[in-house]
Parts: sequence; structure tokens; C-alpha cells
Amino acid sequence: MLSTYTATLVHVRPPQMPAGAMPQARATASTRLSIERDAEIVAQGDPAEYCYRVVSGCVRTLRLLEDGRRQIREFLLPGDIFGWESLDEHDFTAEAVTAVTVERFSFGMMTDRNRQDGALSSEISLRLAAQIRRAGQHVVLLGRKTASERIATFLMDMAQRLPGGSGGTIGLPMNRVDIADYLGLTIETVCRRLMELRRNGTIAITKSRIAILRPGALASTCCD
Amino acid sequence: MLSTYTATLVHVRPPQMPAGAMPQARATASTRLSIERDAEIVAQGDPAEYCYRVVSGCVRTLRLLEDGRRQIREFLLPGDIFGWESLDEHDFTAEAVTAVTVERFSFGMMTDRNRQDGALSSEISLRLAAQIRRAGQHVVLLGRKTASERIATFLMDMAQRLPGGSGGTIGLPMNRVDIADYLGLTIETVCRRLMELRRNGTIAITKSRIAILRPGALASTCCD
DNA sequence: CGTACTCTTGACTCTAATCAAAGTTGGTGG
DNA sequence: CCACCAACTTTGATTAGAGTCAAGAGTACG
Repeated sequence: MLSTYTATLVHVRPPQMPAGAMPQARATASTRLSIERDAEIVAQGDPAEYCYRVVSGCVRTLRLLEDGRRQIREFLLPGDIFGWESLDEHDFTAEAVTAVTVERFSFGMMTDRNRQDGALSSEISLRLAAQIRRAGQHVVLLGRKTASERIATFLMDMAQRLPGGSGGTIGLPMNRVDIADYLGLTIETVCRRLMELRRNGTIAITKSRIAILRPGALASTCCD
Repeated sequence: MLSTYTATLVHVRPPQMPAGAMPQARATASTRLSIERDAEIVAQGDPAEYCYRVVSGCVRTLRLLEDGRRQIREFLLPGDIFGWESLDEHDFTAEAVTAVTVERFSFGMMTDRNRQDGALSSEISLRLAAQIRRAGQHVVLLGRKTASERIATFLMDMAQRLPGGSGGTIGLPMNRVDIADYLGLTIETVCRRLMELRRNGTIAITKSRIAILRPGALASTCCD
């Protein structure tokens, strides 16, 4: 990250954004970066050390699936920020759509500070950030995944979140209509893809319970 | 809201969640509500007075398009919270998937307090919340809108956000591939729908600039 | 045990994807 | 300044995946 493209570095105090709004504004300097068109600003998997504010130009944040399918999450314009929602590492790539200037802020310190305070805003921020990351995952699912992949992803997610789901059998609390409206499909498609998974022995369906017989097969169908 | 279903009200101190994590935890009581299956917990458009934590059961948050198409944003399980990201009013509906118990917290005070502090966490929270609301809009677009509706929504959004865009002519910084990957379409479909809008006189395209000739027609194509 | 609801299956349609090719635009160097 | 090249955009023909419409099977519950 930040290694393959021309970057002009200038250490400055955070401009424009109110001082109180920045993490440790008085203690932490920000860095202004000039980035050329199509260059990477953040790579997916980068440790979340910094967050950014767009000063000029346009930035895209995106995720790539294994097979190259691409989903852009947001276009960011001057004044917009990105990277705040990352926890340990960034779960997206950010690239310059045009030539871009961004302001970069140290991020780690803020998180630590917030955590040790255990303050309201910290707890809320962490939960809001988690919600953003989940929404980002769902955007990829809805924008680029096939019906089969959506169903598989949904089952994996539920298996993880529902109590006892990690044991391999999950009792779905919602009906097929809700699943369809969540996955951007119709109820018929949800049924057909579930039955397909049952036919090929990946899952078993008894009433509203679904048993994951071959977790590996299910995981490999998710494609991300 | 909260009027058509059986609700058991009990005033308690916030349990489980650390005291410091709740807004004015010592001053504000929380209310525990029992909600029956399919009952509404929050209605889209409700003033954002409260936020919620799921204690038991499963909750869905969703949005409806004018014509009845429905997109579920999230399934919420015990421990999950919702409503924090709302600003003046909730932009989603929350309903009980199963019989549900939720904990309700006063929300308005926190927002006021945060705003007058002008603190780090407030600024970040507000921006994170805005990002969640935007992601929610995008989920509806990707899950339930047609190609034409996606294009129209995109153009309206860009007209609003790009400088000078409100004047009716917008210089898109990104190419067709990026637009396609943002809208969950292919580049060919983006072109075809744009050309369609041009043919019927809604927009004019000159190089990379797009002029919105009939804003009303474009807005009515967005469908939300 | 019958009624209502949810789920599953089948036949057919249609929107958007894919594959292919031609037309534009913009930048570069002669 | 103009010719050429590469990238981007538009258009056309065809395919495929999911949607729609319709009906039957399973299940829950009174």
C-alpha cells in the first residue's frame, strides 16, 4: 500500500474538519497525499492504521470476489471519509477514480483511546462500524452473487450467528418469503436452490431445520 | 408505532451491556417490550426517539418500495442493536420475525448531548450513521430495483452530490465499467439504459457530461 | 379432519448477461 | 496539425438465469 504510486507528503494540521472531530487532533498530524488515477489508496487486508478524507477528486471503494467479479461499494467525493469502520484490517480496496488528494489520519490511537474509555461513543462506534462491514458484505452478495451463492452465504452466516448453529444444524426463525426478500430473490428461487443443495447432499431439510452435512461444499459455494 | 400489539412494559436499568456503553445510563431508564410475531416495532418515518437491543427472538429491518417490492436489510438476533444510525427519523421498518423481546432506550438525549460536545465520537458516529443509511439505500437498489431504476437513482444521486450537478448537468468522474460495478449490472446494460433515457428525452449525453432535461421523469423512474 | 398457510414443483417468459463487432474519444508522436 | 493507437462506449444477436404464473404437496392448528 502507498508504495507503487506518486505520493506527495505534507504534514499538516487537519483542515476544514472541526478540530474536535478528529482523533487526538492536537497530538496527531495528518498527511496529505496526492494519488494518480487508478492507483490504490487502501488494499483489502491492509492493517487498519489510517482513515482518510477525500480533499479533491473521486475515490471508489470495492471488493473483488475470487473469480474477479467486482462490486463497488461507494463513490466518495470531496468531504467524504472512509476507513473509519475498519477494525483490525480494511475489508475493502480503495482506488482513485480520478487524480485524487486525500488527507490521511492515524487511526490506531483513536481506537485504543476509545476502547479504554469504554465510553458511549466507543461502544456505539464499534457497533455502527460492524453494521457497515456487514452491509458491505450484503452489497457484494446482492450486486454480484448468483442465487446459489446467496443461499450458501446466507446459510453459512446463519449457522455462525444462530445459537447451536455451529453444531451443523440450524433452526431458521424466518420463512422463505423473508429469506427471499433478504437475498433479493423470489421465494421460488430460494426453494429451488435449497432443494438443489439437498439433492447434492450438502444440506438436509426437516421442517424448518436445516442440517449442514458438508460444510466444505457449502463454504466453497459462497465464493468470496 | 407500538400501538397495535401486546407490549409488556418494565422499567429497568440496562442489563448486560456495560453501563458506560449506554447513553446517559445512569439518568435514562430502559424499557423492555414483548412483541408478538409479525408486529411492527419501528415504522419507517417514525421520529428517531428510541433505539433498541434484541433480547430474544428475531427481528427484521426492511424497506418497501412504492409498488410493494420489499427488501430486508438485516436479520437481528439477541444482542444485536438497531436504530442507532437514524438521524431525525427512522428510514426503515422493524418487525418481529418471531415473538420478540427488545430493550428500548431513549435516543434523542444522546444525540443532543453528542452534538453539543462536538466530540470525536460524535462526529465519527454521525458519519458512520450516514454511511449506514446510504448502504441501506444501496441494498434496496441492488436487491429490488430494475436496471432502469438503478440508472435513474444513480443519476439523481450524482446530480445531488457532484458540484454543479443540481444545475442539471453533471460531469461523471467515473467510466461505464465503474458505474456497472457499482449498480450490480454489466457495462452493456448501463449503456443501453442510458441510451434509452436519451432516446425518450430525459437526459442528453455529450462526451462524459450528462444533462438532465426532465428531472421529473428521472425522479419518477427511481421508484422509492 | 378440515382449513389456511407455507413450501415445493412445473411450464413458460423476460430481463439482463454474454459474446461479438463496430463506432468514438482522447492522447501521442511524427 | 494530423494520423494512429489504445481505451472506452455503443449497438446487435443470442443465451441463460431468475421471475412469473399456476398448481400441487406438506404442515400447523383449531
